[in-house]
Amino acid sequence: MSTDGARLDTLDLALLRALTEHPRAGALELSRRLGVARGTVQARLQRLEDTGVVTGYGPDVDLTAAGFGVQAFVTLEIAQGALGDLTAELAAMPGVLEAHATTGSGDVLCRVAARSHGDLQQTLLQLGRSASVVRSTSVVALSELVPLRTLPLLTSEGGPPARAPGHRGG
Amino acid sequence: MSTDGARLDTLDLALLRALTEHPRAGALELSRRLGVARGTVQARLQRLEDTGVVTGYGPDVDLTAAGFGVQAFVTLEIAQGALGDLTAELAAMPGVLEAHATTGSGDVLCRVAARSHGDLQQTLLQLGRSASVVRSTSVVALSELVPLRTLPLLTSEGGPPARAPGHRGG
DNA sequence: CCGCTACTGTGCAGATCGATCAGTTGTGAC
DNA sequence: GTCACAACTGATCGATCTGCACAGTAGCGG
Repeated sequence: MSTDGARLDTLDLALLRALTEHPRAGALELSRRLGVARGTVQARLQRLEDTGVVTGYGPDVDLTAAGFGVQAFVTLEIAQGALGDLTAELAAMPGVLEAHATTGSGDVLCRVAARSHGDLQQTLLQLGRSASVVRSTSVVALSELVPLRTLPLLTSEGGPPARAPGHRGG
Repeated sequence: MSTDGARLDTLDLALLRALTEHPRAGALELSRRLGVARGTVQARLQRLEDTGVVTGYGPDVDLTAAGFGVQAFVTLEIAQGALGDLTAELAAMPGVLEAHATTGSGDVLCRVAARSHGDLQQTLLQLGRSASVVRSTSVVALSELVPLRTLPLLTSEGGPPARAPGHRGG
């Protein structure tokens, strides 16, 4: 297996962390916070975006606060060769937050959100009516134990030390 | 059920959409894009953050690009009353991206990521070793059918028309 | 030893930010 | 009908940040 992932060194990780904690901070503030030059922050950030590690900075919407307090995880068993059709169907349904093809005989796991249990059932029924779906099982999310996060994983390995420090001040 | 969610009108939705498509845009550029005054954008954005609808602007990290190309969904059946302990354990494991308590007799659904199948198995084994876990089932994600998104859901209802337009220029 | 790359610190012109003000308009209360 | 209120507009101000360029320093490999 080739290492397709761009290796993130300590500075990259620190940059991501700082950016997570202060999302609206500009390059100058980040550079101050990290103790490096502004140009370095800009270059690193540019590289992270170029390599596809950082795909965006979209606003994180709290669906509960927005009025969509009901979420569910649905496992779909789909008909042979219907993956393409189903993908299009899922993408067209606003209530479907995300969907993944998984191991198992044609299984798809998707996450669904709705404003109420009634609305959720509507979406679930619509899913079940699909010609591509053979069987479906759903569980309702009751509480969020661990909110979505990626930094702990990235940090866990303690990346390689930063590059040549170069001109060390003075 | 009370409508705890802050109602988002057309302008709020347009703002979120513009912000999603141009995440690094400042208030001025957003105002130009939406055709409203800069102060309005700032006020709306402030309100969205105050009401908790927008919780942050953290950088979206593509785990595959970062070298963590293996993801799995794990269903844990847990022992009675062990939810608290398990939550702490899950939070302490970097490989656990998120976790939700779900319907079913003490079930928890969590998403796990790893650098390779071997690493994934390590995490899975660690989960199984937990005293709080009675049984565990895991499916590996093969491909992402629908990437995570929230805007379609928010937009689907076509929020109420914007507020009093006020001074209409001229 | 030399070339390459990465980082540092600085400077400048232009753009943006945050705060504030008066003016206009729709809404709901009285 | 009239009034106060809330929301949006358009504008200004100083302070700050951005994008870009430059020369200098330090580690790495040939």
